[in-house]
Order: sequence, then structure tokens, then C-alpha cells
Amino acid sequence: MASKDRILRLKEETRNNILDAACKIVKEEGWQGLSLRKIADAIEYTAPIIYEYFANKEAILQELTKQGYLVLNKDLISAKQSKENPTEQLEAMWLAYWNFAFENKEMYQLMFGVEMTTCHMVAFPEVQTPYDLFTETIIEVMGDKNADDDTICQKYYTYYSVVHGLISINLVGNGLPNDMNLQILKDAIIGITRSLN
Amino acid sequence: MASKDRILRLKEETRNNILDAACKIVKEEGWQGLSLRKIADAIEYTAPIIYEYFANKEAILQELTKQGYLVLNKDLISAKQSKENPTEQLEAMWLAYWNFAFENKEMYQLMFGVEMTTCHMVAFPEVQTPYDLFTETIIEVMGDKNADDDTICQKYYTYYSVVHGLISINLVGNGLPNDMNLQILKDAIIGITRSLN
DNA sequence: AATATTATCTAACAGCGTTAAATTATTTAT
DNA sequence: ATAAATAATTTAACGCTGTTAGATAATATT
Repeated sequence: MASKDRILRLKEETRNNILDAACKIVKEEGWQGLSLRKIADAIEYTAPIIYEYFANKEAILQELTKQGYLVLNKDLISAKQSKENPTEQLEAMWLAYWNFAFENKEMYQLMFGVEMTTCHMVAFPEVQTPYDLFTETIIEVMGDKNADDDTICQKYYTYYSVVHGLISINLVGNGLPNDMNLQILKDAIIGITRSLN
Repeated sequence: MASKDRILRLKEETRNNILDAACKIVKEEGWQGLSLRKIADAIEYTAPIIYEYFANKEAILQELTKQGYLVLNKDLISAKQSKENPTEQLEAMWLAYWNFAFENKEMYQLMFGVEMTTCHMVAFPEVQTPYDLFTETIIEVMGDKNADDDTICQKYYTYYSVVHGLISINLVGNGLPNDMNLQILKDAIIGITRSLN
């Protein structure tokens, strides 16, 4: 029966409404301001109805985290595709990572534990993707040098540390002047990239 | 009267008991597990008594943050004093910073907003000290080259980003293998230091 | 139209930070 | 030493949180 489908569609819609409402509240009031009752209010239901769609609050955060990774991974892929040269690809990807963080500050906080508790329950596959994309490109930059996995991994975390660190510093405090940020970011990336060859 | 002093001493002791109890609870259950009622329980009082010693919970966190900075600053100073050469001093200081983070994980989280909301209310002077200590040493490493403040600041944040980033990554997730951590850390520090001359 | 199923809500629980008022303990003054 | 004043501490409550169970309303099935 088609009515089944319609109902399923409605349920799916409500589920999305919950996630959207959560996003909106967080953007307006931060993670501290998010509560199930506020979400319920926004979607014009009472709080317990949320448990028909999510096991608990944590499950909502997990779903939002997943969505965050989907956007980030998309951004990283299109950044890579925007360049030909692997070195330029790598730089573009880290810049895309940087931009994602500031265009989606709250998401970034949730995904990476900046001023906010992450939900590292069941790690879903999307979490692995940035690592795969970056290390893949790092290998390309290094060329035919048959570097072992440990070296690749180490190089990745060197990039990751400085980029994530700089992002965190900006998200937590008042932030640095914008030009200084970009200078540090690009200098660091160039420096690490140089160490790849 | 001497009894006044005794009472003042007792009040001071209770204040410290509150802070100590908070530390103990956090070490055992994490920041999520900390509550005023648990603190009160630990010091064998009821919850409202805490408001005789602190304006609110945030004030307790602020005091703990301050204490954290006092320890960190002491560590940084004694690290600097342990070496003669400015370059070695700088390396020893960042290593001390690193060690502080892992010997006082919860404190570090509170002070720098890793998986935990910081209390950046009224910035107290101790927060500035690490910056002063590091930049001072950076200037010494750079020698007579009359570098402007912006350059010094930028170099500091380059160090800071990679060290804080790597610490954050370790505190949030499962953490990297220990030898890889130290290799990344030391390589990064050496790399940035080389860029100073 | 009566029954079964689903959707939704109301009410409640235990915990949280916080406040005001009542109570107990201690100090001061007579 | 007793009464009054002050200080220390507790009890009770408020509004908030996530969450659960049970009652009610709406819909679907027979």
C-alpha cells in the first residue's frame, strides 16, 4: 500500500527535522544550549517523541557527526580534484579542511572534540576517509620512494597536528588575526611537504 | 584573637578540600562526572555550603585552571633552567609542555578546551606566562636578528599549534603509538627551530 | 462499527546548578 | 551563666536536564 510509503516518508521527514532543529539550535546557542525539549519544541512535538527516532541524545550527536564527515569528505575530494599536481592537491585539501572547520565551527567541535565532548562510540567508516584521502595523496607526493606505512602515517599526523591545533586554538579563544593564521597554516604545510621529498 | 585565625585557617582548608575533592572526582570519573553534590559528599557537607567558598561551579573550574597554569609555568621555567643553550631550552620547554599534558590530562582539557568547555571568563595573568616564556626563548634562539613581534608571535603559534594539536589528538581518540608521537613532536620542533635562523 | 495498532502525550524519576529560608551551632554581651 | 546576636550549615524548593512507563488520542484493520 502506498500509504505505508507516505507514512515512512513522514517518519523520515520528522527524523530529518529533529536533526535540522538540533543544528539550528546549536548554531544559535552553541552545544551547551542544545536540549531534547528545545528540539521537540522546534519540531512541535513533546520531548519523548524523539526516542521514537533516536535511541538517545548521543545517537543524535552521532548522526550529526556522520553528516559532518560526509560534508568534509566531499569537500576534500573536490579539493583534490581541483588540482592536477599531487603537491598542490595536498595543499588544497588541507585548505579545504581548514575552511570546513570555520564554515562549520560547531560541527568541527563535535567531530574533533573542541570545547565539546565527542561521541566516539561505534566508529563509522566515514571517520576513516579523511585519513585515506590524505595519506593517498601524501604517497603520490612522495613519488616512487617506497615509504613504509609508519612513515606515511607519521607525515599525515604531522600535517594533521598543526592544522587541527591551529583550528582548535582559534575556536577556543579569541582567535588569531586572519592573515597570521593563513601564514602559519601555509608555511607549516609547505614546510612539511618539503620534508616529503 | 587567635581563634579568628584558627577559623580562617579552617575555612581556607575547606576551600582547598573542595578543590581537591573536585580534582579527585574528575580524575576518577572525568569532567562529565563532576557535580557540586559529589564534591559536597566528598568533603562531608551538603551542596549549598560550596557557595560560601565559590560564587558558582564555574568559579571552581576557574580556580583549578589557575592552579593548572601555576604548575605548567613552574614546569616550563625549570625546563628552561635545565639547559644552557636557548635552542635546547626551547626544545626542553616544549617537551615539558607535552609531559604536563599527559601527566595532567584532565587539567589540560580544562585549560585548553579539549573535550571540555574552558572557562575563559576573566583572563588571569598566569595564562599569559607560557606565551611570555616561549617567545622570550624564541627571541634568544633567533639571536641578534631584530625580528618584529608579529614574526615572533607567528613562530610561537607554529610551535603551539603542532604541539597542542598532537596532544589534543591523543587526548580525544585512542592516541597514537608512543614512539610515533615523540618522533612527530621532536621532528616538528626541530623543523620549526631550523626556520628560526 | 468494533477492535487492534500506532502515534503521541502526560507524569514522573533522578540528577543537575542554584537560591531562600529555616535550623543549628557558636560567639558576644549583659 | 544566661540571653541576644552572629555565624555556620542544612532543608526544601525551583527550573532545568535526559529518560522511562503508562495513559490517551489518532489511525488502520477486520
